[in-house]
Amino acid sequence: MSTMTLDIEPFDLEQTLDGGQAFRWHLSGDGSYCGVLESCVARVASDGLQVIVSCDSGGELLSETRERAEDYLQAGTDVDVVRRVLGSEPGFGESVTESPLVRVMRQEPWECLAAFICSQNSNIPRIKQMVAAVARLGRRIGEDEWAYEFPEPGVIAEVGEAYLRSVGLGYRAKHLSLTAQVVAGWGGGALASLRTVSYSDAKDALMELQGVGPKVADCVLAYSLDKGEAFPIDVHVRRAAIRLYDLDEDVKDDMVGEWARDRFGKFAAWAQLYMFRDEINRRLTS
DNA sequence: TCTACGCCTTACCT
DNA sequence: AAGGTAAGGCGTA
Repeated sequence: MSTMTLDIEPFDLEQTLDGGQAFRWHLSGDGSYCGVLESCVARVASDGLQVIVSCDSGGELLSETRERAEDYLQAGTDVDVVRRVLGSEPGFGESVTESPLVRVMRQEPWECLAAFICSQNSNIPRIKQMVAAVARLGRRIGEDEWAYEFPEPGVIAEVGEAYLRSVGLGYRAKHLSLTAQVVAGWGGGALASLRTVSYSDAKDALMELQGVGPKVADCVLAYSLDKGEAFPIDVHVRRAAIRLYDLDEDVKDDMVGEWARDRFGKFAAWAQLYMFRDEINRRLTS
């Protein structure tokens, strides 16, 4: 077990790790979050001054483990720029400047894609359950019941739709099964290579896949493929955008996306996270 | 092409 | 306890 402090500003662990961009982090009693980083069982904690990551990576070099954690948490993001760009936005600007940041992370693309295929027409508890069931197809790397490497697409393709249905994916079983087949055929690294093409081309490529529409594609682009201009639009974000910026009630989602890219540029994904969270909180408190 | 609408599963809530 | 809701996408008309 290696423990390290990251040179990264303390952030909102709950909202970032467990707020709906990733689905495999578990809150433990001391306020830290446990989960899996590739083939490493990890714990992320914060004391308000620094971020502490503990990793059980089986004798791997500390420097590599650190690099992986910093990559996942996007330690290189200049959060001062985020504050400058989004800090004065109506409605959510204050939560950008006055509370711990919710960070856009950088997940492994296949796990991210599979998770968001599961996410459609569902809610976070259910998504977590589905993703956990899929994850159990991977290699076990620890004692905890969630400690599995996320399975390669070929593994998921092999178990087939019926199995995925039997563990609760419902009609999403077909989508994940077919998409796993296609992605397995692409070969390793093909998904990640979408990081090097334009937002628009990468989105088109993703939307060829079964179960991947504009929303799911944007989630994968934003949370795993470095596309800061992705702006995943669901009912909540749509409602928030219309209310905060006085957009037309029946504006098309495509238009909202273009509007967001125009206004927020490479920080659209960050803006979406804040708008989503604030809209959820607003509904809960009213 | 473009839009509208019914349908698909099920955990979790009231 | 029954019924509505939930971070959508697909197929058809």
